[in-house]
Amino acid sequence: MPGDWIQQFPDLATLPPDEQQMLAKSAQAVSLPPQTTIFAPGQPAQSFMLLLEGTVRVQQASAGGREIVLYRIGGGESCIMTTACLLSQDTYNAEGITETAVEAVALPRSAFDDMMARSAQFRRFVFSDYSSRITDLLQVVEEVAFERIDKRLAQKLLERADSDGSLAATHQDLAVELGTAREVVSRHLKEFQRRGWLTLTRGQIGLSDPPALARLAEAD
Amino acid sequence: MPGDWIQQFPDLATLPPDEQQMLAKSAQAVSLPPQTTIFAPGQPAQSFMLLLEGTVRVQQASAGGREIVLYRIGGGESCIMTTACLLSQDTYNAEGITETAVEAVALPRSAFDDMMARSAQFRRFVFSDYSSRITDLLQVVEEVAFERIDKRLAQKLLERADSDGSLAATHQDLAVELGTAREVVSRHLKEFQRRGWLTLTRGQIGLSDPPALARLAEAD
DNA sequence: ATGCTCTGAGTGACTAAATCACAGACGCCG
DNA sequence: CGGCGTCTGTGATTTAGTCACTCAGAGCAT
Repeated sequence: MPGDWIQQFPDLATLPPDEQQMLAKSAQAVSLPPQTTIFAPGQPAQSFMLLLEGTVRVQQASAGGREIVLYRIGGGESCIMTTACLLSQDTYNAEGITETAVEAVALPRSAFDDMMARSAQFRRFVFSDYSSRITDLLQVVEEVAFERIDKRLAQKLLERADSDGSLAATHQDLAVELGTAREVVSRHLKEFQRRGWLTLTRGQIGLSDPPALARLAEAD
Repeated sequence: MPGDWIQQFPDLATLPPDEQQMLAKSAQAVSLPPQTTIFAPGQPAQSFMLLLEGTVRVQQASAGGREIVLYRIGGGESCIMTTACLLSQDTYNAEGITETAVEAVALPRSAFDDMMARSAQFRRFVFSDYSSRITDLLQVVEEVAFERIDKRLAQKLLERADSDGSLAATHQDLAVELGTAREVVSRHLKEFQRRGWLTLTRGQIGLSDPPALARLAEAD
């Protein structure tokens, strides 16, 4: 049923019925396969995207070929980067890529503008999302500028491991997460393995002592 | 005359007269001396600030005592960080400090909400400002994560020098600009001096070969 | 099964940056 | 003039990033 998706967004579910109907009418369902670029420098998308299922990774590439993951958005969040960077003419070079299959709804610019004009609650929703993204970026700046790689790596491993403590990721993948070089990640992982904190196999990491990693991740 | 200030904001100067009057009525003029903290973690300000004169530096501090300048805002810009981080509950640790005497107007939250509800053009103004700040943060991430210190230092020197090529700044000040350590800045400045690109005196730097610095600043 | 090829991982040597622990140097003020 | 606080210089060491490779494993293809 069209409009059911609205219930997945706590801040939208409490909109008055007429505003929910406006949303339901203008929104277009979108399905995207994994590894799809949803926005990139040079090709601005024109609509406001709301994610229902799946995750989108937003990352930035450097001239020298290195990359860094800025943040991820998941179900119940909106992707403001498209609209944001469309307004500011400065060149930026962030790109958004689906990590899993993604179900989303796209709100055309005109409908977005209408909702912004009409609903204070919708405006709060949008602003709160902008704010979360700014908070994410501040976090990235802080980590990149001030934190040690071993600590950040330990954090990422814990964050991205599944419930049985394993994660499928190449050293290169982790290097992109942290915005560093692959060799640096390899050497730290080697050291973690030497200490018995994890086991390494091609494309796969098994955490054998999460508490030890957590202690490093929490260290000053 | 109250409301004259609106003409300093190109995006607001073209608002219809009634909306300009709304703005003029609710806005409070504010004068701040240099080195005033206008926002900081733990004490959220409640109003939307529009700068008329002077500059505000927004920076982030780390646990280890290091700091990094994120961006500056000047006349004709608004300070969204206050409103932004008020909405997102996550703890952040950016602070805003006036660098010069600052003349600004403060729009109380209720008046801000009214303007957002009423005026599409005001919304565009606010969004465009948000977007510029996000662009600034992306720029910082890119530089911190991927660029060499000597290149970034050369950029900063050129950017912050006055028309006769001199700037008043301690090595520590420059270290905060770049988010690095004072010693690192000292050593690079020393090397620049050895190459005849600048002269160093206590608290003061004179650029003697801006083109050479520019070449380094532009290098891949 | 043997080899081919591609991607992922390991490593040594070197350069750059950050950290630690100082020592000097300058300007100001009593 | 002497003392004092801030600013700057420097060596030694650790951590991170770069370069140039080699090596290993997995999937295909004869």
